[in-house]
Amino acid sequence: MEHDKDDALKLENQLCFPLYAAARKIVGAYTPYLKPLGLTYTQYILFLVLWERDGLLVSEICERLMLDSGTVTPLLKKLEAKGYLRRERSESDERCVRVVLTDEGRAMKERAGDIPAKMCSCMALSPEQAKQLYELLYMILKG
Amino acid sequence: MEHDKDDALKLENQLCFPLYAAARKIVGAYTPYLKPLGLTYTQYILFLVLWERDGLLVSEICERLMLDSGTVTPLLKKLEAKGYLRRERSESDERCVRVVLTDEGRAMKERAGDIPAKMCSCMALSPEQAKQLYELLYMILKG
DNA sequence: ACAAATTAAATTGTTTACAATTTAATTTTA
DNA sequence: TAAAATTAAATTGTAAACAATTTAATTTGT
Repeated sequence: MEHDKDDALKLENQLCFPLYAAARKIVGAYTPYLKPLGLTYTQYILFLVLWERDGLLVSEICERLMLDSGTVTPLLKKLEAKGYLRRERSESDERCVRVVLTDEGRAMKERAGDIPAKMCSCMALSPEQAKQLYELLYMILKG
Repeated sequence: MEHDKDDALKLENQLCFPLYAAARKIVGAYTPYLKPLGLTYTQYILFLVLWERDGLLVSEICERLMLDSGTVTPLLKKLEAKGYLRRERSESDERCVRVVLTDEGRAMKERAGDIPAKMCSCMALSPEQAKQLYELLYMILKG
């Protein structure tokens, strides 16, 4: 194999790998804060979406979280079983399901209010670096 | 809830989310190149490690990939079953397992040689931006 | 109007991840 | 040196992710 191809296959020359590993690390860093609330990371970001705007369709949740219904539907069912939300079939279009928070679901927001600040403080980046990273990541997501 | 806490809980103000979503997007972007080789992304990066240095211990693979044995052991068993590697218990310390590529495992490297270049070209970042991102991600991984 | 195409969720099946535990081997230490 | 502690892998159980398919409802095109 040519030298350049050989180099290109080294783990340290991949961009995908630190992205993949850093994502797992950050998601894992949420666990100590989420576990006391009985939430997983995916459930947490689902709550973020619903706290921001209640009554979204499943498809709108999927779009915002960039996840498909095969991932989101079981999550919603679990949170519904725990009493945090209700899934209501739309009357105008029976294909659609609207997701509505219960009082318990809204109350969870208060309990989670400190998490972003705690996570920020455990991240080894300055605010400028965080902003830079944020913008580069959204370039990937949009491009 | 105070305004600042409310804002901090918005999805668009999270750094974790674009990290998590971009990682999934990039991993997914490998699929069309890996599927013809019968590999998943995780299997691919495991190969990257072994192509770089053959005969590593399971623990060394786990360290390099930042994954635990619960993830890596089943991966290794699958690749062993496909004939790409052998798992050999160390004679000097029977707790350790050494992972050795077969001819088929080494041959896979030739078939994967073009993947890094193809992935690079489908990424919406300039080389400078990629370098910046790379460095920020490793700050997270090391910090 | 009505068959064909499209759409929204849900379902099925496979592959990660990871926490927690277990097993077996080795090292430490009392 | 024998018990205790540590270590390396493997195992078990749970929760994502996602491709591919299915089901049911709606929309389109003729």
